[in-house]
Amino acid sequence: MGRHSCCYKQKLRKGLWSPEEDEKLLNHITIHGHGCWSSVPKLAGLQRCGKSCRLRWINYLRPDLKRGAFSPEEESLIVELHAVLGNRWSQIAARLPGRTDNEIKNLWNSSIKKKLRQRGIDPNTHKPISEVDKDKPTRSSNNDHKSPSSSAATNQDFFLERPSDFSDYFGLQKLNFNSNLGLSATPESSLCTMIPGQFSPGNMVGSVFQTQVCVKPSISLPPDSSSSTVSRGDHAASNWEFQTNNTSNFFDNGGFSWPIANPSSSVVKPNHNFEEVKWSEYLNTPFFNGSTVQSQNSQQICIKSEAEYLAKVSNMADPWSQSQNENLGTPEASDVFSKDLQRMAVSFGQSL
DNA sequence: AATACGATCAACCGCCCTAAA
DNA sequence: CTTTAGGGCGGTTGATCGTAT
Repeated sequence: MGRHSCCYKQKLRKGLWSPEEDEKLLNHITIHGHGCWSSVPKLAGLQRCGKSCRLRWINYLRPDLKRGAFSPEEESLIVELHAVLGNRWSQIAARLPGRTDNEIKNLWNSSIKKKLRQRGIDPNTHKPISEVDKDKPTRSSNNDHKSPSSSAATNQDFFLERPSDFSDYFGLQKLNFNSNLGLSATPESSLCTMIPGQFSPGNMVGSVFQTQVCVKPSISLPPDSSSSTVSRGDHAASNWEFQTNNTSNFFDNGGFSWPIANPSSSVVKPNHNFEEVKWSEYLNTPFFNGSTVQSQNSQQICIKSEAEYLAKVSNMADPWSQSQNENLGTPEASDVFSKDLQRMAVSFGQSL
């Protein structure tokens, strides 16, 4: 076990791939598919091991790879996914079309970690660093590479030990309220379906993730932030329209439903500092302002167009400023939500 | 211009899981 | 049931590039 037999063979090339090698591999796979990777090098005329060929294909030659820098939306999504999945790069990559686990891992280690620390957030726990420090004597949070979800035992321990603290863990406090999961999400690809075999739309657990996924719908931002400072009196949520909608741009848990932006239609203005987005632009869902939350399964919230959505977003007041200490909006909503979180967390912990 | 240093990224290593023999 | 081989994954390394001194 362990090392592959091919790795023992000498005369195999290692290191960077030449353009000629790339071409051979690309041609072979394009024509024949990869089939058994161990036979690929021989068939393609390469002095490489099958593993090396597989890696080169997956990380570089695959035609569906997205090139270029990560967008702020992608980075935000990675942070959110990492908060739940830990260093499960392949699972995170599965939620970012065109990106590889290696790419994401590199980005995390070289860039995102640093950014989080600069903002006072521990990249391993996704908690404010001060809180992490506070926890150190009691928890082994000093494991630099283990997130709470990085192993079954750790994960379960984490959840069972901290039943009242999930909002924090899942980034639901204002400080960490950074959810961008909706950005590239369809109902199929949203976080609730990301946890293997456990969370599906319509079940209790799904509702929790759905809430997290959607509290900050990804939005196009106004060209400047002035509109985010509208007064509370401008709050226009009660005028939002309701309609049944089956589009995949809506995440539907069978209970609540939230708009999920299509990444291709999500326009972040070039000069806009994504990190300075005001909460009022995020927290505009009825869940937070409470009054329009309905539990009827058939009722969904729909904005007819992105323009309309933007218009409403720009007129929304910041619910955080209305209830600084009631992070989850109305007491009713908060209560339901925290209960869901607790139940979900136990279920999640037990499932891994 | 030369050097040092940090950041980035491609690729390898080693382990685990699973299916087949 | 055990062994073996292949595929997959996360961690790590080392080469390269860009920037500062």
